[in-house]
Amino acid sequence: MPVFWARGIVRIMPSRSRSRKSSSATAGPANAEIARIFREVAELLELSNANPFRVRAYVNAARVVEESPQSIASMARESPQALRDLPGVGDDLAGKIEEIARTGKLALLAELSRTAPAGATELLHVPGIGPRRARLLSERLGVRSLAGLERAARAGHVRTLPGFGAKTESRILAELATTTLTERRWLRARAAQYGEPLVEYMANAPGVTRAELAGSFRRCRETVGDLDLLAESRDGRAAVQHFLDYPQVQRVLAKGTTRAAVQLAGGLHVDLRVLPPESYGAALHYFTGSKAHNIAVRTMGRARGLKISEYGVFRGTRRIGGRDEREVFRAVRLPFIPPELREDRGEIEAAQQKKLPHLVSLDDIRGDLQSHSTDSDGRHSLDEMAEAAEAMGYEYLAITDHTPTVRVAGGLDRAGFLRQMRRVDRLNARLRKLTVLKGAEVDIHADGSLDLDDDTLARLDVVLVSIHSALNLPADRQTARIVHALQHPLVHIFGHPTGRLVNGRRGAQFDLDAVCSVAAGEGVLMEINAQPERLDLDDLAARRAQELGVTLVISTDAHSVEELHFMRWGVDQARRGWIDRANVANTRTLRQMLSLFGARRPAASRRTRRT
DNA sequence: GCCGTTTTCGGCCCGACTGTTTTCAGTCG
Repeated sequence: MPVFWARGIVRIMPSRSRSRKSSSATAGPANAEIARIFREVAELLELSNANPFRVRAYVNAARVVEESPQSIASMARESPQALRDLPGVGDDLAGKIEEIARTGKLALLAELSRTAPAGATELLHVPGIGPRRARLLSERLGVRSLAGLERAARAGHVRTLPGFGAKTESRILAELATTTLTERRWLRARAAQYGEPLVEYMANAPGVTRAELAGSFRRCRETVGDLDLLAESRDGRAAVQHFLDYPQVQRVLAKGTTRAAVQLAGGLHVDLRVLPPESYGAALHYFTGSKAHNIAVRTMGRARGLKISEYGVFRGTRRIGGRDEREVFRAVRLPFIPPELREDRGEIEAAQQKKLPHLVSLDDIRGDLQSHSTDSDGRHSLDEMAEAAEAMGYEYLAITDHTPTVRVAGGLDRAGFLRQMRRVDRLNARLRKLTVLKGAEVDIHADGSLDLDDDTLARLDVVLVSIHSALNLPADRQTARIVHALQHPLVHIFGHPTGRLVNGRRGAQFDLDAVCSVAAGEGVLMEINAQPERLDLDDLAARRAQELGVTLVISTDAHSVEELHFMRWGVDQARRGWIDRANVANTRTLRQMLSLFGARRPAASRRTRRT
């Protein structure tokens, strides 16, 4: 059996991985650690005025390594030649990966750290300071840290440097005073609360015929750094002015005749671009990104003698497309690629081979398989939850209250579940369209045993298991714990598998491939939890699970009727994970779904079905 | 440092805004 390594499942904030401990001597450095080293090399190279394309090579390689589902360190040991097949990795970088895998360190990084001014890379994170200015600050003023930068700016030294002035100096002070330097990214669902009303406002602006969010928001990344807003209009000036007049605008960062940037009350940054109809599609494609995807598409265009920009697709000076995104793709002989896939993670190759997935969509969803009621830690009653789900047009809703060990959630014991089941029977007799499924979210103990007796489990329609404690077990023990639970014959679903929190905690470390293989073999579904701060599995893990034959389920884990609408965030995450609607259990009808469960446990499929 | 539908060398996506400049470099996305 190959050595598995729990990939850095949480990758939200690369800067945090600095503090990560390298876990196991045999497994070697995590992909995230190799990526961190490459990023640090890239920044130091930038500071030392290196060839920008060399810098880019390191940044690209960092991304490729970080996103790989396999352990790059294991690959370096077992089949070093395979490293050269990674896109953007040649002989040199492959050698550097081997060095890191072997020693945990990179000599080049140590050398660059000696010659480059220590701490000066911090300066690169200040908006408005790039490599050249960071170098000037460091060489001429001896600035080596953000604190040093602030002192120099306050003393009026910064403005004396060539290329700097009083305005730049005060802007630097303003940037240092804001919280943006912490690089905190916004939960996408949170950013939506600011962005979606703004889109509405812009769509109603005079002269504006369309408005929508592009960027990482449109690609459905779980977090966004800022919002990119696109407006279609022939009068850029008027649209920009309308934007600047938005009541929530707190600070204007930049403004021109076709674009502007602001900070909203609350701190979120929004960039606006205004384009005429003939360019709108090209601009939407361009500002949706990702950067890596755009470079790939533009490079394909170049090879065909085309120039692709946000204004359109051009042959010479003649515009041959750009009104909608399809024209951009058509210019490079590609079918439409959904925004969620545009990360340069193989979507272009898949499109060329006509192997893009039929991504699951919100309309495909027929029910929800994890929710809570006031019987444990929910805020609405069983009846209220069921009625809300019925009003949403669902065929089924599983109520999956907690088990006793999860004390903070007021978990139910056997007697509690038996009482709840009788109430579900009465409720189902009354409901017209919806079927409530009897369920439980059963805590997995640290030893892999379950927090509810088998007889009670056998009476439930939906047994969902999850981990709530001992999230920091060593990867091998965590893997064994989970595998043991999934092999229990009465288990249907593995809920929020890693227990991670976006921007919060990284979640349990375990051998994802091993767990997925067991789930696929046992017929246990794995969840994509739709809570905006969970989104667990994440996109890459979900994609890997699908590759390994796991059937997924998208559940809201709703603790109130409002949260039943979180389904959209889970579907978006699934789409980023390339999840095909055929591989999502809750796109199926109640009958199909129960037979899926029944394949694992025949008796259960007959229990709830009404006559 | 990578890579090949012009290429194993010579390219590498493209344009707007700002501030400091007198025509443009730096930065950003």
